[in-house]
Amino acid sequence: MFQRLGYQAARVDDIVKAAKTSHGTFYLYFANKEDLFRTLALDVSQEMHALADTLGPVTPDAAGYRELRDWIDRFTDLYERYRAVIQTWTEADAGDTEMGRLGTDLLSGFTRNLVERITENGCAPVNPEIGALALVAMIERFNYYLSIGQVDVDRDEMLDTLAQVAHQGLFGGAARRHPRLRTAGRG
Amino acid sequence: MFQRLGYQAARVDDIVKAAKTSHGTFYLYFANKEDLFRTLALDVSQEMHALADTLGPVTPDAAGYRELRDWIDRFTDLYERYRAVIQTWTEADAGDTEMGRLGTDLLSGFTRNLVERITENGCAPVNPEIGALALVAMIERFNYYLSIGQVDVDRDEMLDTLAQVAHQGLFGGAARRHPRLRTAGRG
Amino acid sequence: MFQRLGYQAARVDDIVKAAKTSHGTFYLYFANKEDLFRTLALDVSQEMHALADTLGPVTPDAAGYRELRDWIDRFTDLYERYRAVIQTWTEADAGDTEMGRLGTDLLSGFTRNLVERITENGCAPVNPEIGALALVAMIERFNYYLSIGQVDVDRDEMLDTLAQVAHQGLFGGAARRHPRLRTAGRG
Amino acid sequence: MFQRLGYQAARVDDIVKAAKTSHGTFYLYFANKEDLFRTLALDVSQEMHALADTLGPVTPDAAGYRELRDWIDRFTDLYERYRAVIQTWTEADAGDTEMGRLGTDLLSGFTRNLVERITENGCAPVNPEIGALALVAMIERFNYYLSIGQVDVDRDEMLDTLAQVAHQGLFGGAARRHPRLRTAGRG
DNA sequence: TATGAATGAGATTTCATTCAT
DNA sequence: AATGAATGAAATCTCATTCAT
Repeated sequence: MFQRLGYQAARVDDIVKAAKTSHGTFYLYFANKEDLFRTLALDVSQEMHALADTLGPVTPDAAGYRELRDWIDRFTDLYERYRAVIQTWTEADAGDTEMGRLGTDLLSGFTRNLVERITENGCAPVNPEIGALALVAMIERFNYYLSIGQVDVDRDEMLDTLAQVAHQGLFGGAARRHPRLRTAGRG
Repeated sequence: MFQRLGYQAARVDDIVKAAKTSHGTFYLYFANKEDLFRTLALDVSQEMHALADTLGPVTPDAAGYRELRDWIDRFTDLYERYRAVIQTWTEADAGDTEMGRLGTDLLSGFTRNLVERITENGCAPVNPEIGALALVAMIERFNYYLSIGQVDVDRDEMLDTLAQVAHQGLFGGAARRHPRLRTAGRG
Repeated sequence: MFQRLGYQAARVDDIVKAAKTSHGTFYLYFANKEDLFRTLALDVSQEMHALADTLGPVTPDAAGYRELRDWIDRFTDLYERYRAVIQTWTEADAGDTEMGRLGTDLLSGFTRNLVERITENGCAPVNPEIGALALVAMIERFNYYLSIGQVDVDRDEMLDTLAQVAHQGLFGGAARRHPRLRTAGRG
Repeated sequence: MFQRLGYQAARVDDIVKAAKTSHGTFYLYFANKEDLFRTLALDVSQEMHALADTLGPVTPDAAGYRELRDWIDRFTDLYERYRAVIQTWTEADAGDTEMGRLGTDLLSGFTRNLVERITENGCAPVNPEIGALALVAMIERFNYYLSIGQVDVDRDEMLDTLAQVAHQGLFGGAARRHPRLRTAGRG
């Protein structure tokens, strides 16, 4: 419901009808509409934090490229699964501080980890923090464009391109072009 | 008001109070809240389309870097000026098709132009369309992060970094590191 | 406008647009919406009072039949011309006392006159007042049904029938069937 | 409320206050004010249709007179009980087609039945349809005059007069004067 | 004399939340 | 533990009327 209608537009009535339950039951489990969203968001937040930690060293060589590509792959999976919450986040954010902090923390975690993984190799963009945040921005927003049907692309081609742009964007001349990869066992 | 509170949370009452006018006057000029937003969005959409057209050829050399950097500079200006509408767009989008189409068209325009500017030089990422969309994603979302105070950076450092990541991301080894630039005469 | 939309539903805006003038001008000539209607109603009221006075003696014979028929004919003309106001009257009435009094007086005038014209002949229904009011009711309401398209009849046939029902209704056996008449010079 | 104030003037607020409930509850059961009226009108319409069917053969003799008188009696009862809705109908009509159709159908039903009952006896006014509609007009509108206090009459006297006018109006010389009747056991 | 943009009181309608069952 | 009818505060929207030009 949040995904289909947005946080504000989704009425408790829509939610309980979709869940085949009643208003009474809803308020038995959640204090209010925001509480439901917070619960969903907290789950997603934890999974996203866990994902941030799975990024290994991003080196200028092919191994670093592969690392980045796999990570974007996992990110895309997660985004697909939780896009309802992730997309609503920005909206729910507006004016609400707790929700905002949850998002800010998440983003900080992502950035911090990415900065560490790329600066370990002594080779980074002008400002590593900005570069890292830029990459997160790119990956997150591209997935959004994907989700609203702005593009319809082959998954591997997309991962190849995003990984290449990200890798080259970070390491420039030190990063060579890489062969296109195929993600194993995907539908 | 849209900027401060979000599209849904902003009450017509908030809007007319801020505009120092009355409900009656509001409905004299706009059919409803959505109509006001549509009007604003249409204006912004036109300016954004115009901005998209100002991007010249993006070559792998220093001139292309400069072109890209200046364009990101102008984009950032525009985003700052219209962030209320741009940020609200995503929220207003949910469930509304006309608004969605406006945004989709805008993004398509950006992408098309960007693809043309980077493929003129025979040197492009795996999939130019994906690459172009990825760059728009990066620049747009980074500006969002900036607007919510996720980062607090020096404008020049930010432009240097974004331009470098974008330029290298597109042209890889063909794009060398460039000296940091200073934007002239900023208000 | 009153006719098409009813008194309440007709907005001043509708009225001034139809009159190709402005709100300002409207309030220059009328104190308010009710004042406009009162003005219209007063005119109609006077014409209706005049009409009531045109009814001559209604005798049980053919002359009385003819008198009644001609009077219904004139009533129908008047109703056609002023149906906007007449039909709206009932609605405008509700809750408004001045309007109500105007209508009540009008009806009383009709009834009083009719009672006088039929009792002059010593031959009347059980209760002349009730009988007279019943006839006014019949004629008024029939014209309403006519105006909303409930029936679509030949004018002469209608006048013949209404006059016959009224005449026989009042004088019973004393009133014989009359030849059908033709109203002179009607379109 | 509709009765006291008229359809347009009656506020949802008036209605819920009178019903000792809340706005929320009102909109739980009715989509809007019109929907409430439609519901009431549909009920009344059914009762009126049923009433139309209760009219037996109207013969030129005393039995026919009695039939007509009893029917007018029942009509008057119904009018008293539902005068709010019936009177509002005309007002609500203006500009609204569904309501109008309901009223038109009702009137057609009344007329059709009345025509059948009076033409079975081979003795009818010039145009039976017009005559029948004229009688319905008389009875309905007389009840309206009664309801707004235009006349204050004895119920039996009223029924006697209306029945006599109607009966004589239809059958003329064939219908003799009848003794005044007393309605049995009225509340 | 004419205008029509502006007004704001008051109308309709929505929907998160409660609570008796 | 589950229900859903009822609530009413707060939102959107209307329109008769005013008044500066």
